[in-house]
Amino acid sequence: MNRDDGFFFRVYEAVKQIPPGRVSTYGAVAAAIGSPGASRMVGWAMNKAFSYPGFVPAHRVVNRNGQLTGKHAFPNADTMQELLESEGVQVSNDQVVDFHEFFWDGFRISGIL
DNA sequence: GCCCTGACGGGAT
DNA sequence: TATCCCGCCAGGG
Repeated sequence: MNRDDGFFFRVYEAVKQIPPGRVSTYGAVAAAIGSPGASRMVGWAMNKAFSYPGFVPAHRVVNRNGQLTGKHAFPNADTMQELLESEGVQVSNDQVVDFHEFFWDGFRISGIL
């Protein structure tokens, strides 16, 4: 697992560090893996995350406004919201309630870069 | 091999 | 404060 294992792999490793009940953003993940600004790619990686072996909590990644912009990539349009609520994150109108309080940015670059 | 697009974000206007 | 614009990197036509 080094910087040559692929951009996607690094994204998954970072996302898997997000603890249950907390959420992060595409930009934060991108910055965590050493590619600030590549937030778009992070989203693309999440879309492909379901075909990746292992569990990747893609539902814990939302955009900077706390909106569930990637809900359409899930089995059902409400799956993402239900997963978040089941972890204690309140969602209203496709948006995380009190996003700034649930936001998590404690990525450990250790083992990724 | 070129062009377009995509779960975004930040700086400029 | 609200919009617009451009860069980020990979994949598909």
